[in-house]
Amino acid sequence: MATLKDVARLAGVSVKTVSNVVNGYSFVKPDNRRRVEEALEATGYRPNLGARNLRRGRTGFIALVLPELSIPYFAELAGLVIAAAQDHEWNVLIEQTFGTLAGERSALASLGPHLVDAAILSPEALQVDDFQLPVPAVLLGEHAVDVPISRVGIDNVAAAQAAVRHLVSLGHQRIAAIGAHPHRGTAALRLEGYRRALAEASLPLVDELVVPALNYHRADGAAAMRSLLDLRTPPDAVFCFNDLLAIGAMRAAGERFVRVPQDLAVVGFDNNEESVYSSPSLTSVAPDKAAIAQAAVDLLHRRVESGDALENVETPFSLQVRESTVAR
Amino acid sequence: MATLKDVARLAGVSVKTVSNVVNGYSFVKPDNRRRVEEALEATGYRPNLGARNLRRGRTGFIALVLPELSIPYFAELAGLVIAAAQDHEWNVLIEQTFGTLAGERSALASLGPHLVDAAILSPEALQVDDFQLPVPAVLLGEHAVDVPISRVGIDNVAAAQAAVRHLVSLGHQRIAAIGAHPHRGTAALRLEGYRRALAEASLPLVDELVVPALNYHRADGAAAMRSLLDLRTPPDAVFCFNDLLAIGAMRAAGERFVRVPQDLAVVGFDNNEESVYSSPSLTSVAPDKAAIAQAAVDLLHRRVESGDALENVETPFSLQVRESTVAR
DNA sequence: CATCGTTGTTCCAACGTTGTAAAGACTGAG
DNA sequence: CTCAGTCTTTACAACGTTGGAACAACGATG
Repeated sequence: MATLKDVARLAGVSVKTVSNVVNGYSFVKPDNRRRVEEALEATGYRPNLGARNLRRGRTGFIALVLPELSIPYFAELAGLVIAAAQDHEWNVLIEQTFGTLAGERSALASLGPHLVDAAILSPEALQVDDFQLPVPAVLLGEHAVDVPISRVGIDNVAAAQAAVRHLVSLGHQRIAAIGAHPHRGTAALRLEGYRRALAEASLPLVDELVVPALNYHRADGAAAMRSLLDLRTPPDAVFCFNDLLAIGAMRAAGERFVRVPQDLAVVGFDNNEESVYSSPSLTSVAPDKAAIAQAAVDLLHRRVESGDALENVETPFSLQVRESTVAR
Repeated sequence: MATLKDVARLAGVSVKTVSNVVNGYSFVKPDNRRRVEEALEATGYRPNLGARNLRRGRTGFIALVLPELSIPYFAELAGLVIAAAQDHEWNVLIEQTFGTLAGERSALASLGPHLVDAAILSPEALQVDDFQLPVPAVLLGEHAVDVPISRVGIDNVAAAQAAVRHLVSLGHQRIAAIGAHPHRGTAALRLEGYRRALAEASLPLVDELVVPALNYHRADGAAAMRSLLDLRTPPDAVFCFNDLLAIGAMRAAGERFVRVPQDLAVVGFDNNEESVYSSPSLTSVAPDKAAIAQAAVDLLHRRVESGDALENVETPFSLQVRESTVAR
């Protein structure tokens, strides 16, 4: 692998002049510039990022800490973050926490200024004390706890409210919610949106229709749906806090010969690609994932470059209405 | 951020002694060791990986080059590769190519010994000339072209054959295949498995039943299925070269009121989690993804450590029979 | 022609780490 | 009490890069 020294020797100039050319710096005589460029070409020089970053005090990496890549939402988001990071010449390091406190703590511990310049976090279990981060960070989703860190995400209350309003507007009366969770900020907000939508329609909030889900996997949605169908009076509609729960719920409904959407309307959240092709296709709240990824990366870049203050960026969402919801 | 120097000063020893303690090296007096360890603890020292790797001539990273994280198969695989890489203290850098030649070339160009120690590649369009890699690499899937690089993957011919045999054993006679592709080695092998299974059952190979797919997304599967259903005599079963195609195919069948599995049996390939919860759930060839990830990382580690020769690792697969296939 | 400012180049040091070689401390044998 | 041998620590250099100071060359100015 060619180094600056090799290029310099070949071009007959000093190492620093080559460095200057490489970095587009200052004043270099056209003649020298040409010779250096030829030498660069000839040697196929590529800067050693480790050395450069050691010198510059940067690493060229950002961390993306998320529960699990096998969850479609995070996989899609990761892809978008990688793409957005390229604009700032950042490489992305992905850490999986599997949604556990231990996993999140160990991911955070491995972070540090020597490894990454900044971090994007999607925590699910972290406590206040954990947020002593050694690098600038931005939270995706919600502050589970009140902590001074930048955040990017949608208005979860409004989004959930929109989803449930949609069900209300179709004439549903007994609307269940799947995905309540004791420690997740996001869950609390979506539940609040659900509450508000019911309240404004003067529908009662029925405890037995609010079902918790510990993980947000398909299996959890199926289990929750089964428990709802076991009720004396099952719901006529269900709002799931993510698409995987909804997919699981639809599956469980199918197994009990409950037809979606005729007997049961289903709304999801995240708008996974999977939900467009499920049978029936799934009505879902669609956060603008590209906007989230872009905003998070840009925000961190500003923080690192100019030490900007904390920010709270709200990204848009929409409701994608599909086959899983029809009027009664 | 504390450096070796800080720790050394605090412990009252030289930098090198601290380095020796950190690396578990040679002989250090118990007394000094203790003092150093206390100082390490007190300062919260973490090695600067950039500097260490600069010195060691390693980077501590491997690249994972794949088409797209939003494809569930690759997302799952990426998660497993990250987990496997941790065992060797490797961080994983993910590059997306979006299945284009340009994307793959640019990903490869960005690779280099200064950035990564090794690379795991899932190419779809690369040509022979492109495989002048500057670091040890392993191919997942197939050699699209004949090229001297290690490979990890399943026996695609046998796997496809098993899938189609399953359809044959259920009494299907007109079995279509979706996913033929002019440049993908994997597609050619799965097609060969399809051919062999038909041949051994003395079923004719009908050209119009072999449908190409340019990408392997759900939309391509749906489009291919529509063209099959437009045939004068549509198939009674279809073997899709991945699960996304199968999901799309089932969706298209549903839209035409063709019932799966009664009117049409469907088999997929990859065994995505999505396929367990689709309605109907999808019979699918299940490669052992964890084994693939582990084998790929281990192989690279051996290559880097001891310069081992090329290898060709075959990982196991199984056929997961679900609702999408029943006897005629 | 001395001075000055501008432009262009080089030298040196430093980022934090570790391999090498050499120096220092200690042990036991003669 | 010396010497060899072993154990332990240290100084130094180097990995490839870049910021800053120093230096050189140049034309323009007084």
